Amino acid sequence: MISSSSDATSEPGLRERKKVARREALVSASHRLVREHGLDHVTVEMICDAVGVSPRTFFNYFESKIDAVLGIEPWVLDPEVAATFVAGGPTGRTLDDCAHIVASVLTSSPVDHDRMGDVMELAQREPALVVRQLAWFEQHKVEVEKLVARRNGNDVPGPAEEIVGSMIMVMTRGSFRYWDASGRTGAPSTCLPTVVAELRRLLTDS
Amino acid sequence: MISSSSDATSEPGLRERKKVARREALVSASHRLVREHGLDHVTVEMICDAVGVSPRTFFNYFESKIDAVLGIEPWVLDPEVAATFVAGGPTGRTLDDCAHIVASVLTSSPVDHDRMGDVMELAQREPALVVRQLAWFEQHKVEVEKLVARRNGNDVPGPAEEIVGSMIMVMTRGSFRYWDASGRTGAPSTCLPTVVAELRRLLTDS
DNA sequence: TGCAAAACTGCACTGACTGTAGTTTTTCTT
DNA sequence: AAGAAAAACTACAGTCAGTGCAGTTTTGCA
Repeated sequence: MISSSSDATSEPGLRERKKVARREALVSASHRLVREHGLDHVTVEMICDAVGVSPRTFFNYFESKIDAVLGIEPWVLDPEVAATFVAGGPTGRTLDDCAHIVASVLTSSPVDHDRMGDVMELAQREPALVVRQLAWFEQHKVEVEKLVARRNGNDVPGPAEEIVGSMIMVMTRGSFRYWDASGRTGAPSTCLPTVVAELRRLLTDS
Repeated sequence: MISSSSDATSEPGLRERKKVARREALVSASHRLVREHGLDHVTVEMICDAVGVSPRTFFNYFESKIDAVLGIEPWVLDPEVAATFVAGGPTGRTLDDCAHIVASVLTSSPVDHDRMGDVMELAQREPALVVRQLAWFEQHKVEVEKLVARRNGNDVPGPAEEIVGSMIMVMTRGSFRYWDASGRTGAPSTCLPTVVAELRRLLTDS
């Protein structure tokens, strides 16, 4: 329990490699099947048969069928970025500082871009995927709101903090959307300035 | 099929009245049970037993257990308000015009305020309710985005339109949140100006 | 009163998801 | 290399949400 899993630099070990591969296989198989038959006509059993895994194991990897398609993983926010935000930085302008948070999340995301593109594509045909993605954002929004509250000197998030949290969600989602619309070239984070500009335009137009 | 149900001014008729009462009873019972046992420990059968209705009938009223708790109904957007928005009005400033959309939805909402307060209260303990509410917003956001696209002279909504749609969602949710935080006095729409001001402050602060 | 439409119900079914207990596989120790 | 410990996998039995269908009751209307 000490060496292999916690030491990021050394070899991951067979157990860990198998785990990653299996997870990958499940996501991949679910994508293929959903593309082929549609989300409603794909059962967990079908995905499991395709990979050669028991249904019970499936639910050890993902909490739900949809989570497998989205390949949901816990997000990580760089503690240093968070600390800077709480301290009122880096620019002092709320929106721009929120953008830094979003940029950090987007770049540190462990999911590769091809996979992300697949998900965006599937999400256009399956509204349930979008909804789940939204729920995932919502889950982490609570965490973000705590940061905002600390930045604002409040001990508990109120409505004002929730609005800021929502804006961060909008920016994240918007970046993905612009990235998708622009042919999915480069990283999603490159679209963030466009989103911020769009928001500014929206709130200051004559 | 002609007189009773389509004529809003005359008496609704027994059938319609029973339907409304039953719906009301299901929502009410679900609230009581969820408050008492928590969402996960309330089954559809329990709600049905409390009201005296077969489970099959339950699903003729609501698509899911959660929908009953939220008392979900289709929203109505005043066609005149929509037309004005599409034409670029009423103020010409995008954000303010979005606020008019939100105000229209909030005031025309058929749900009474006590019921709304109950839902807000339950939603604090049951994240799944918030998620479903979010999904409900998302569903209608698509419709709003079409309006935005027409206003902008586009035939199909793009990323920019989606951002505007998201902002309308944020404003709606924010209004509810401020209304809830301020003791739930008056109508939620009275909190809308506060939300708009907060958004403006957010994007223009030094 | 009698007929048609709407609403309700029972029943059988699919499929997601869970708890548990037992087996296999990997890892660590000696 | 052998065996203990830990982690992962599996089979099984079960709960519950949600659906389609076919038959019954209730309501509206002539």
